Amino acid sequence: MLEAAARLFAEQGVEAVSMDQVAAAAGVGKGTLFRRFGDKSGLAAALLDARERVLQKAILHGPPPLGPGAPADERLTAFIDAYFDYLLEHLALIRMSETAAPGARYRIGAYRFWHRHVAILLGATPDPEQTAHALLASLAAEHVAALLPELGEQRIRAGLLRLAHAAMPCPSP
Amino acid sequence: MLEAAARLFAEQGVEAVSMDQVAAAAGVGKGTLFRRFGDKSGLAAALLDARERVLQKAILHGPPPLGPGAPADERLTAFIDAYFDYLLEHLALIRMSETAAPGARYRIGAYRFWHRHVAILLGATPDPEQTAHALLASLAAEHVAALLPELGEQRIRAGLLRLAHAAMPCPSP
DNA sequence: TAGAGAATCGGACTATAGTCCGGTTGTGAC
DNA sequence: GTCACAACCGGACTATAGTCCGATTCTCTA
Repeated sequence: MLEAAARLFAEQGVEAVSMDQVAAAAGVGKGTLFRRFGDKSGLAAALLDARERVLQKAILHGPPPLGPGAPADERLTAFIDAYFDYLLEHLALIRMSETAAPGARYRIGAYRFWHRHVAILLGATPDPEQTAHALLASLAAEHVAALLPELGEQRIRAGLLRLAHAAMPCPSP
Repeated sequence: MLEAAARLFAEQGVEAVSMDQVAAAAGVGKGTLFRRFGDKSGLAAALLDARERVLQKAILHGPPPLGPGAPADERLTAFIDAYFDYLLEHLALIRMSETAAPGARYRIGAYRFWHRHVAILLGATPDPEQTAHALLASLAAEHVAALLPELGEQRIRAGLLRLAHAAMPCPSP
């Protein structure tokens, strides 16, 4: 079922494929598809799951600066870089998983993970949770997809890193 | 037509009202409604138009600090405060106008206006356009709507102002 | 006022996300 | 082997955004 979805999405683009098509290609009924994944954003999330876990594992147990052991500002920079790579690689799929249902982005477990990680790295700021949400807002698939044609990958990445640096409290030497 | 839409939206909430209902209440056919407004986000944008113009006029010609005449950082603070008020007042409607069509937020004229204004105020930073987009990302209706139950109005507002301040280049005295 | 042409209207039509219920298949007890 | 029960499956069904074309009305000219 996931294979069929992945193949169709790759061939025709995530937007252009209907759930009926996926069900037909997978040889199951629509009911089964929806019972398994909830909605289209759930299907997208399931397809991203494996890739997501790789990044999460690198953050929790991998080598620094992405993993533990480096100073917070370096870890934040590494996270933004890595997440931005992941985002660009799967932009259409992530966008679908974030926007199919209203508010989907903020409910799914992955967002909670990224948010918690960034908030911990920002621990020394006045309101780490709010600041983490604000930083992640600039990493929303919808936002990046809209800006990509206008600004290009390099300017967006540089801007994100600059903003993250500005949000960190200056580590007085 | 706009009156009927405004009444229905106020009574039942923006999400719960279908375009069929609006057309029926306005005494016109669906075709007319869509020809006039394009889609549901266009209808929402039309309803917001008057309120939007008030804020835009205050920015262009009103008294400082929102209008011209104050230092850039004070104007930015005033803008975020005023826009956040406007956003909270019409959250559901703005959310509809931003999210009904994919990428709608970044295409509508109003976003261009806010972006240009913020970019001008950030003129002294390395990449004002990118930074303006990043700040406005935290003012997206979808984002604020998702954070409101978790953080509350005060924390969000304070965080926005803090981030804007951090993004400004320090005005050396 | 009559008629031609243009602009506008309205509701039937299509496409798609998501729901629901009757049928089917697997499982365990006797 | 067979019956009862449960879990699962699939496609018909609903709701809604958005399209399209025949019908209507408006306007301008003679």
